[in-house]
Amino acid sequence: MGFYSAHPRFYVSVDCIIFGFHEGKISLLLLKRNFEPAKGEWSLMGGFVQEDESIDDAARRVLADLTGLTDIYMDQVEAFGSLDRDPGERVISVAYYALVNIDDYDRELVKKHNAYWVNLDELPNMIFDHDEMVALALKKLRQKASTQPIGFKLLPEEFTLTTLQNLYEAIYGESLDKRNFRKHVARMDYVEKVGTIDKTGSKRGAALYRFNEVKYEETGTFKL
Amino acid sequence: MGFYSAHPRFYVSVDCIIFGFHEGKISLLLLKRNFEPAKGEWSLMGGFVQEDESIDDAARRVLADLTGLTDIYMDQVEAFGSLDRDPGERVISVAYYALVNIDDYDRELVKKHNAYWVNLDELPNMIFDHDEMVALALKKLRQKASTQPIGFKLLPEEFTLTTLQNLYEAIYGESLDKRNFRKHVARMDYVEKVGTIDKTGSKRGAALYRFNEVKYEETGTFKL
DNA sequence: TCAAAAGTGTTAAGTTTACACCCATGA
DNA sequence: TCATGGGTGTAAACTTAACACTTTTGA
Repeated sequence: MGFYSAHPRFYVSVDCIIFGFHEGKISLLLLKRNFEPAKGEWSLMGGFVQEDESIDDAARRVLADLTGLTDIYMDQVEAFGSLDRDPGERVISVAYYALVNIDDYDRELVKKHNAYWVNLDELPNMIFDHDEMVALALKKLRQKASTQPIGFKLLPEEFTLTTLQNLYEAIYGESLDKRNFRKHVARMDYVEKVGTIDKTGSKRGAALYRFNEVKYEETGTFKL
Repeated sequence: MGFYSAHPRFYVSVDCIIFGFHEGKISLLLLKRNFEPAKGEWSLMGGFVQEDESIDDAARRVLADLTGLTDIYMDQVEAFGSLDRDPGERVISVAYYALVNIDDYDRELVKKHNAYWVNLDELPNMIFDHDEMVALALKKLRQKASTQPIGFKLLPEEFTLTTLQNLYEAIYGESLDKRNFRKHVARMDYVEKVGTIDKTGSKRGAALYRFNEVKYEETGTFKL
């Protein structure tokens, strides 16, 4: 007999705000629900926490179920616990955001879940408090991305400086000065020129760079 | 019959990191537990979420139970959901921090709970993951206090500039330059000179100031 | 040859930091 | 009269912001 048996227990779920970056835009991976409750409406990917997993593990599992991706950067947004946030039954939900390389996900799984990448500035209304979760996740992402080198997690291994700048412009929702931006990046010696040229974005071609995590851990500070 | 009945349910609790400021030091209100589990050890004040209250409401209730204080600034830290964080039974806990004016609390209630104000840099080891909660709360407080005028919530209505500086030194854990600090504050026109003098801190006396919330909301930005 | 993206420095403005002395008062 | 905390300004270092032209190349 536990100490706590006098107290009520609750369903606890996790909801994942999955950020991707493609062609200069941030997108979210959203479900067009073909299941109850709220069938036919848009929502975040979520799932119930199970007995044998931490809430962090639940978030990773839910992300993997939808995308096939493991070892993905995730950060907790916060817990949402209004009485009526889920009109069906009371559920306390913990929101997490994930940063994925949008080229890597498992298209079959995503299709099976009836999920789509939706551009940040074309988001539909979502069920429950999912809009609020997204808004707060974005705020946290902006905050964190400005002081920690997590933006690279949205990019492929190798990227051009123009792509990197487009990424940060998309995250902050404002345009940045090209020369000032490149000056900043030049000071980060953990952003290394690979030596190869990417010709897909322009005739002239642009130098490819790579984020060296080890070098960053040793010495780096980050600010963009 | 709900949609979710196949899923497990969990005890959900809230734990409160209660910050106060007194004589140049930040303190936390901690319980020396005279109840199970972990009787005899230090812990945060906590409580189980009930059926009829949101998690935010639960946090407010728990704070009020211990201090008698209502309408207090609280901010969620995050949800803690490791499998074994509570060695008794599985409990998912949501941590909140509160900023209280340390002169205002109900001493009877605090005594009844066997709680004490403990200086931040003399914290005992606490049960479960409460140390981790405090560390994260402090990090969030520092972050937030540097960009939003929440520090005033730790002070009485009227305060001297020296007190205000001591507060921010305590929050950041570093000393600040007096002249630079006062230059900053002078630019905040929502920090108003009351016109009266506080003679308790020095023979000469120091001008009293007040934070004008309305004026801040209209126009203000904050950065310290 | 020209359109399109890549790449490159300088200057002014603003912000941050460092620093030391006089003032008013009660004991 | 003196010990104590209150109050005040300036200059140097650094950071941020604004700004425009040349290069390369494939079509």
